[in-house]
Amino acid sequence: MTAMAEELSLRERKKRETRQRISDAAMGLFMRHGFDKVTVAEVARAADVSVNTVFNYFKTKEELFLDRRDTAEEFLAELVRNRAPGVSAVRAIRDDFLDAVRTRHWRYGFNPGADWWHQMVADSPALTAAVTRLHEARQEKLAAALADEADADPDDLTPRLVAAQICATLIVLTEQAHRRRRAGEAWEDILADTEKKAERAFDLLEHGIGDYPERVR
Amino acid sequence: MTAMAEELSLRERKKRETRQRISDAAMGLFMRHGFDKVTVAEVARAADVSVNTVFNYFKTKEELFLDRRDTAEEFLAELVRNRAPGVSAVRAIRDDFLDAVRTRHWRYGFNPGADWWHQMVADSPALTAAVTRLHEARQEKLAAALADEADADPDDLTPRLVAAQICATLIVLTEQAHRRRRAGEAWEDILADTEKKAERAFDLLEHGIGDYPERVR
DNA sequence: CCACAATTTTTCAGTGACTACAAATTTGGT
DNA sequence: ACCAAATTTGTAGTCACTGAAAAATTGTGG
Repeated sequence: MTAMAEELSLRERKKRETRQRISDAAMGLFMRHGFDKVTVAEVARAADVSVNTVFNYFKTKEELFLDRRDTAEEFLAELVRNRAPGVSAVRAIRDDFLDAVRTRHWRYGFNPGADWWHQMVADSPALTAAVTRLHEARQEKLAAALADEADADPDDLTPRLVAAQICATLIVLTEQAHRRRRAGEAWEDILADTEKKAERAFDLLEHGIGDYPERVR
Repeated sequence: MTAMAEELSLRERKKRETRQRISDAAMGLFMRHGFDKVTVAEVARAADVSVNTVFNYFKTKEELFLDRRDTAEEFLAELVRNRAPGVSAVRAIRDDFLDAVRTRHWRYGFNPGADWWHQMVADSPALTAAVTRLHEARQEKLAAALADEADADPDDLTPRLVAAQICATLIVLTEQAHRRRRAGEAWEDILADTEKKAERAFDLLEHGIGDYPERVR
């Protein structure tokens, strides 16, 4: 037993290498030809493994694409749990979102390289569905975190409702940005505008949609 | 030309018959064995047509299940367009929803027979994804209607945000009801409670989620 | 270093949704 | 009855994904 706790067995190392090789091969092909145009068999050949080995590491073809999921599920929940004392959940997320827009950070998909990723997702119904499931998972974790923080009854719908509305707002904001990007608008212009739009969106979230569209707000 | 305008040609009648026969056969099998356990080939055999004919009428297997889609896409949009003068969009939908809960109407899935339908959707990831797409379509139509009513700029996000929040609320409310149903609770109990929960949910929607969970509301 | 167990990979042989296309059938009109 | 158009069917295939047994690889104890 020469291996220390941190060292990995040969087996474990090989497994990671294989997984990485498959993921890399897949990403390369996806970037060149698009998700739907690449077959799992082609990925397998490029990674020099059998098709079954691919499915051994990735349950579905979509998982190959979402392997390095920029969409950490726990992300929003953590944000709420770690917020400064006296700060509301919406405020914490609001501030974080605006900061991400201003710094073009990837955590909400506002980095320059995120373009082709969203383009690819938009082009594939299968991927879109998979991403939607990720969003749902993210929303559920947020709801759980909110329920904890408010220490609400299990049958209190409020945390679920709040989580749903926060996530809905975030999705509308990011979707809008990427829709405009796909339409050819300049990233910088979009982001500058998104910053203003986000302020408005979070105000709406905090203060309610009231009697829209009866009264001009 | 003996046919009057209202009469359908033999061809048209046969097509409708065939479509109906396929849909009926599919539903019968789905109800007996579950969506995932039934193959399109079995549906075709039960309807006494070829597999290709099934796909001639229904683009996907999911469409077979959603044929009589209780989820009319224009529904919420129409509600907003036809609301009484002086009534806000949220109010119109709130009143309609509460009415539906009280009268156990199917339009939000609150009829006694809706149980197995939601059970079946919950059991099949493919169906869940398809229903999610329907919800998205419904949300977009609502957003369009709201944009019209408010006569907003095309780049004003407000109608989209309002639509997203309304739909998110409706989904949380209905999901909750059906989750409890699947857990075995009595339909009547759930509905009575949903009525109260809905009031709370729409208040939140109208007045904002504020600084939840800092302050007990 | 060898035998043996555990794990991983491959091979083989499916299933099932869905597609393209040509041939066969049915219907509409004359 | 005949022709053209629409509908249905058969044939053959692609692709994601599954199951199970054989084959290769790695860990382990002697």
